[in-house]
Amino acid sequence: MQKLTAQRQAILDMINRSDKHWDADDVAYALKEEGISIGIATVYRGLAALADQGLIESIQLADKKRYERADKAHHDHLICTRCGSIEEFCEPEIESLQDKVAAERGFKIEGHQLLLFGLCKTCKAEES
Amino acid sequence: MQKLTAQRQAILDMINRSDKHWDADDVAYALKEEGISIGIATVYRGLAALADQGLIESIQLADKKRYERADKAHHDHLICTRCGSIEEFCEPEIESLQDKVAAERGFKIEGHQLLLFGLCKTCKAEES
DNA sequence: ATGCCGAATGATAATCACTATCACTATCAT
DNA sequence: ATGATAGTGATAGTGATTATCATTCGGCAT
Ligand SMILES: [Mn+2]
Ligand SMILES: [Mn+2]
Ligand SMILES: [Zn+2]
Ligand SMILES: [Zn+2]
Repeated sequence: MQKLTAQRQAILDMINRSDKHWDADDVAYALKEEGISIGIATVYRGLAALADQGLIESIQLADKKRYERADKAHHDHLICTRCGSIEEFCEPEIESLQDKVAAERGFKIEGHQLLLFGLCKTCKAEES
Repeated sequence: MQKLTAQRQAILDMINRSDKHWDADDVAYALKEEGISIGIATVYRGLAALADQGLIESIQLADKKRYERADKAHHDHLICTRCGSIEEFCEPEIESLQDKVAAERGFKIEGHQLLLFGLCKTCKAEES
């Protein structure tokens, strides 16, 4: 049903080429830089389709969605509220506690999102 | 600086009267039902001001912000992707693991958000 | 090769939650 | 009373995302 078209392949390649957390505009702009100009609506649809197929991962921030490579182990994110940088972490104990909590109330987990907001190491040091 | 005006008091009372997780429209509509008509922009500003002062709590869902009473202990949320219901849970071990993760990388936590998505007990039972 | 059909594309309009603007008003301190 | 400060509400604007729609593409059966 969902096709991996030339445009979607270009989007996928771009995302797989780095560790960034991309929003739709990031992707459209980066592609244009390479001479591949894809309509912004197609970028949105492509990102959704690729995430749907599990070829990329998505995280929902307050304002916008961001996408990243799917070939990394599951992880959650630390987000600096000052510079916007995104760090990753993996804490299996937290994951299993989530499962425990869900199991206790008969809730079937399909996904989760853990975001830690605050100041990254650099920004903390620059605080007055 | 921030005043607790009649409008904001009405919003606060409304929220404190139940365990719901309200969005701006919910609040505006419920107030209108009681004959208290407050401009939607004022509702948005009032909710932001009340959350700012710690008089109510806010959670950021994918699409919109929701607000709830602040007189409950800190908790996170289980969100049913089928019926939209929101359950609450408190897991101190997760909280301290978050602190540990942040401390390990010199990150200063200002806040966090943990959302577990899936099927609530009821919706799980109704699955085919 | 030709024609068909479902899906994709891209320009653009629409949506939706939220914020900014602005003229006016309420509140408070002197 | 006077002025400073903040709030109100109607409405316009913003920004991310989605819907619309005419056109095009990519197989696949003939
Ligand atoms: Mn990541
Ligand atoms: Mn809650
Ligand atoms: Zn930072
Ligand atoms: Zn449910």
